[in-house]
Amino acid sequence: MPSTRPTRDRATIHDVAAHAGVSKSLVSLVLRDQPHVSTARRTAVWRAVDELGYRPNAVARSLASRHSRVVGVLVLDLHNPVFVEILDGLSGGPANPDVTMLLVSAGGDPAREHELLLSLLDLQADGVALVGHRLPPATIDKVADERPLVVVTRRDIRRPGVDTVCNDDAAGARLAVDHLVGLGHRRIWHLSGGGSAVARDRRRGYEAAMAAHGLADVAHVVDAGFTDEAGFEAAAALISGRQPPTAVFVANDFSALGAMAGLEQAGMRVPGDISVVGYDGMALGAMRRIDLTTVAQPLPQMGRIAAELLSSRIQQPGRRARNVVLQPQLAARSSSAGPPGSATLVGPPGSADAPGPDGRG
Amino acid sequence: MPSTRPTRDRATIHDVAAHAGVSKSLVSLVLRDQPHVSTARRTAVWRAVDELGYRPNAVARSLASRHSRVVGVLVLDLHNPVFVEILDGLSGGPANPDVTMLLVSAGGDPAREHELLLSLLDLQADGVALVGHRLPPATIDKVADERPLVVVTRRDIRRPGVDTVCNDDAAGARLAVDHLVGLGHRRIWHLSGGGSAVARDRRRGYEAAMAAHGLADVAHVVDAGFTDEAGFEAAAALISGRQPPTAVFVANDFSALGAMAGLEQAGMRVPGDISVVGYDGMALGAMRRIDLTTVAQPLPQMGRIAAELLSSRIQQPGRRARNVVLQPQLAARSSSAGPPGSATLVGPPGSADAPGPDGRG
DNA sequence: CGGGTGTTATGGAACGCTCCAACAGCCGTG
DNA sequence: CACGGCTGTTGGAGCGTTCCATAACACCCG
Repeated sequence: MPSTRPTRDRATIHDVAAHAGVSKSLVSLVLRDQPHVSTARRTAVWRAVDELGYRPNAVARSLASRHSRVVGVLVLDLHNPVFVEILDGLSGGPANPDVTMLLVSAGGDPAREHELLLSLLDLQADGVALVGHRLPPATIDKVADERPLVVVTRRDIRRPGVDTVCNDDAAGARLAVDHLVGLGHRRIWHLSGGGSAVARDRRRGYEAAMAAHGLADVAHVVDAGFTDEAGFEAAAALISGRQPPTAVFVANDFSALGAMAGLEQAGMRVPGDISVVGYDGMALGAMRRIDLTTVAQPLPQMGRIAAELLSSRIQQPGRRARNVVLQPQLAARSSSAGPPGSATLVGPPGSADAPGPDGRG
Repeated sequence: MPSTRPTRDRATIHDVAAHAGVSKSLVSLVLRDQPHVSTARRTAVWRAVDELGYRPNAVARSLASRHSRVVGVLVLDLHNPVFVEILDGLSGGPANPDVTMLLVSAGGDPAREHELLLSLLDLQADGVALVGHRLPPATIDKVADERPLVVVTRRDIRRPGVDTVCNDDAAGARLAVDHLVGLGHRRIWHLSGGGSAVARDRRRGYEAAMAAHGLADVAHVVDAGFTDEAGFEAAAALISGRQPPTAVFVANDFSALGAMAGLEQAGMRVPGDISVVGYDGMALGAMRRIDLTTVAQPLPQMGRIAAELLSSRIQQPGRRARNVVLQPQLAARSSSAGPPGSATLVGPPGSADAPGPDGRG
């Protein structure tokens, strides 16, 4: 609690009213651009506003009007560029220009995540977007019961009041496996993303795809996680066995980055000794130095759709939930090639480099 | 504006009071953990709170108490990992556990930056932190006049009411040039960061260091910017001339990443044909695949100090401004080596890999 | 026993806005 | 000319809290 009062006090609507010689109600009408105000008064009020440097107190406005023109965004991990690219779409769009996006990030701590979500509600945010998260469905329900809510990324949430945007993880995993099989690989392993819903979907997609190719017996999953460190550490498990894989499908790009680092640290060459395919399509992966083959999601588009869903639900809280599922796309780059000893050491001609839609290069 | 009222109404302090059979004032006392309340009533109130699932309305609380327990953070660009690492320090610390950090990001648009800053004030944030920004000093002054303000990154801001945290850019630039000269380079160019204050300091530091080594005549500055794209595009200018440099000191890591990509795209090898040194010490640069020599700032520490300065100024708004300047440190990695044709193709033994303090590896 | 001192509890006035009911004018119309 | 229907303006009652002044009560002391 401040021991002293903050430096200078702002002008209030009363000051403006007095200065313009009108009632505070009239000032309020002008500020909110309401009709039935004479031009003379209108200009007088605006002049007073300018002269006093008046800015409305958003807190008081929010309390009185019962909406805040603020939407809260809870984001799992700002270190992962994927989430940042989703945020681009969320806030960049021309969707409501006069609502402010407030970001909070828990930095991976689930308890803090829950707490921050509640404080977003306490602050009377008009709506909340969850960008990558691990909250239990019960929490999701409770929040959605009270405020418009959109969930980006998680496909398992299907509830009456909750809109969702995500990609088809199973189909994406299938793309990755198809790509590697097409290059001639058979011993294709999976570095999983852990226990989250998304990780589970990708893992199951991998298993299904392997089975579809008659490779169920060589399928193998190594537990990792969605961070670069997790990928780095899991790399060791890829090369320690007697029958190491010739390719690995990693649960996400960020962790694939770590895995590549770990593999190269251990003396393996990518893709010479082992191919790596990621998932997400983060812009960073397209960098020459990295050039990671990946299953690209249309990240900014997902953000944009989320923003639209949210503002539409703020307009009409009662409407039926929409669940948007987008199709991912394979972006073949140089981290994947034929298995060691095979003829094809570069990607097949058919698989052009397809960056994610709206990708930043 | 919502056409319908949000789904369910929250319990208010009145409801709690009625449910517990006490006055709302008493409930307020209990919630704020004030003394002079009997244990019996205290437990009764807490029970009512639990049973009704009551949570105080932060907006009403803020209006009445004249402080919000919220601090706003304006961050220049979430794509640049440097800022995210500063944020880690800002919010991760154990500094006031019950204040919420609200992030806003302008995504590089200066007009939006200004607007978002104002809305942070409108929302009655108790304090504001600026993490990388390009606001004119006049704006800084106006904000600081009204609310506690701390500026991270910019050194040119020295004003009575404004605390700052930054590193010594001139010294850092000197470290970079010394390192390259030590490796045997003479034709060392600089990819500048544009017109910002930080960019200017680094550029001048470069020029001074070159002059100190008697290399003023071969010093050359190419205008780029602080983004990866800017670095990528500027790479062309490095190799188009008749006397291309053997080393380049890039204004920041993010742009150095782009420059490396551009150079390699044009067929140059790093460090074989040209050495690259960045500035910032972002964790990503330590990745094997990238392994960028850089001038490392203690990023999370800077964030932590900023948080402390801010909360201290919220306690006592009148106190004298503090300007903390931290010393950067060279992290020599494999993007720099001796010039083409020289004997030393690896870094000199003295320059051990020194990651930024608190670095994530 | 009167009058401090201290603890516990309460009503009500803010906080800075929005929004509704009310009203004064003014017009046209039956 | 009474009347309804517009336009333009205002006071005041909220919104859900905090916080101050005050009161009721117990207790101790001279």
